[in-house]
Amino acid sequence: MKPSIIIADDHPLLLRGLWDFLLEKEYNLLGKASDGKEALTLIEKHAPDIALLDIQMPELSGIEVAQICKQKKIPTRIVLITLHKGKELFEEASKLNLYGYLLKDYALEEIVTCLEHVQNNKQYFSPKLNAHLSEGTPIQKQIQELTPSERKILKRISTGMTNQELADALFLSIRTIEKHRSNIIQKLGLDAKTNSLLVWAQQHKDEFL
Amino acid sequence: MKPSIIIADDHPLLLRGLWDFLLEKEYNLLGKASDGKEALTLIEKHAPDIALLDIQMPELSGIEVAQICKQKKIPTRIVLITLHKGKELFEEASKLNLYGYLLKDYALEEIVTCLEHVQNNKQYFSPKLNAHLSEGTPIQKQIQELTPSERKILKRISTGMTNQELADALFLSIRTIEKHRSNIIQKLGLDAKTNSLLVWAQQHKDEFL
DNA sequence: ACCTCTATGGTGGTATACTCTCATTTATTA
DNA sequence: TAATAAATGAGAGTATACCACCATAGAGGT
Repeated sequence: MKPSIIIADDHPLLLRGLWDFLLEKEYNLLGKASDGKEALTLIEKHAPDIALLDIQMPELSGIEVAQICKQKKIPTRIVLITLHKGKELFEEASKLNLYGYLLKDYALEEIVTCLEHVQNNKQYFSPKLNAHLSEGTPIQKQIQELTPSERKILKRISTGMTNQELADALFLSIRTIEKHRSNIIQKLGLDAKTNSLLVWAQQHKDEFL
Repeated sequence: MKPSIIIADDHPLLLRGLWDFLLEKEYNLLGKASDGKEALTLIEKHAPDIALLDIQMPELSGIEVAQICKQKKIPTRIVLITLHKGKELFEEASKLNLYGYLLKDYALEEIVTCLEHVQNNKQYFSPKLNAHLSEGTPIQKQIQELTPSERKILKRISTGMTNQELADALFLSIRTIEKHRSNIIQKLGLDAKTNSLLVWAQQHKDEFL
């Protein structure tokens, strides 16, 4: 017995591709939406077994829809699809009761595999994504070696905050900020060049923001 | 009489969505490819009226395929599709004999409109894209107001080069670099905060790199 | 000829980033 | 109980970014 499904994506072509594909595979399609709000309405109305949601959508993102569903204790199992391999999602997955995470550029058959997993109450994440996450980028390893305070400061540095602004915002001495900054530079093995940390932080902000 | 078409996209879902859609509109589909190399082979083999190519593909990008087609004087008319609204493409369009430029997230009917234009030997660019390009982003306007030297320096700043490195690389005095830098900051209306230019340059590097 | 823009570069000064050394407190762990 | 890591912070100093003011030289337009 095929599970009932609703899908949502703001790219008309992708939405259509997904729809046609699932139709061909004879899934029980209950509806499609082109933004997060519509998707939520569909979920509440039809209570499908599975919702296949794009992450980046107008009105509500796929993640926000997942949050609301968890809040309202809707039993629909959420699978997110995206073009870009984010990473913070992995951590959120457990918090949001996500059942799957797919990358759009992977084989179509992977979608089927994912849906079968979810139907059997198992989570499914794109293998490449999994590999990417479990071992982590060399850069992410380095970030993991930073202390919590150092990571907090690093995030703010990447937004362009100065040491003085950081000190004011965190109620710390500018000396402390400078100390942390120095430690971060050393742990990351950056050049002893002025602003090398700022440059690094902005170039790798995807890895920790 | 509907024109003959080949399509290429590395995202299976998009490729399928496009294929199904054009099939429904009863276009004369000669083939589909999932990378630039395949696309080129298809074009050379079938000599279609129109080729609908994604820009970001493995092996060869849509732009590279267009370049080769121009070189080989293949009469196939190229239409590019992309998810991201690049800007330099517009300038290249004329050089490469491009016939169209579509954004994937626009209405499906726009594809039909575009194909009709191309069939009638007219160029077609996504209206929003056109607006986006002819007037340019406010940011791009500002960049246009910079002098050539200033833009050259701005590009290098965005890679993290210091004033001293810039001076050495360009055989100029560090004073000159500082002067340009100061002028850039003023023209862009940035804060008088240290490193505000570095932050800006890195955040907007897509606009000029 | 005059004027403006652009590129070039110097003096001098302030603010910020970063380093080295030293020290205190707290929490965790051996 | 002793040792270690993390967070906090000070003093002193160097390098870099940025500013104000000033000056010269060439290109292009009126």
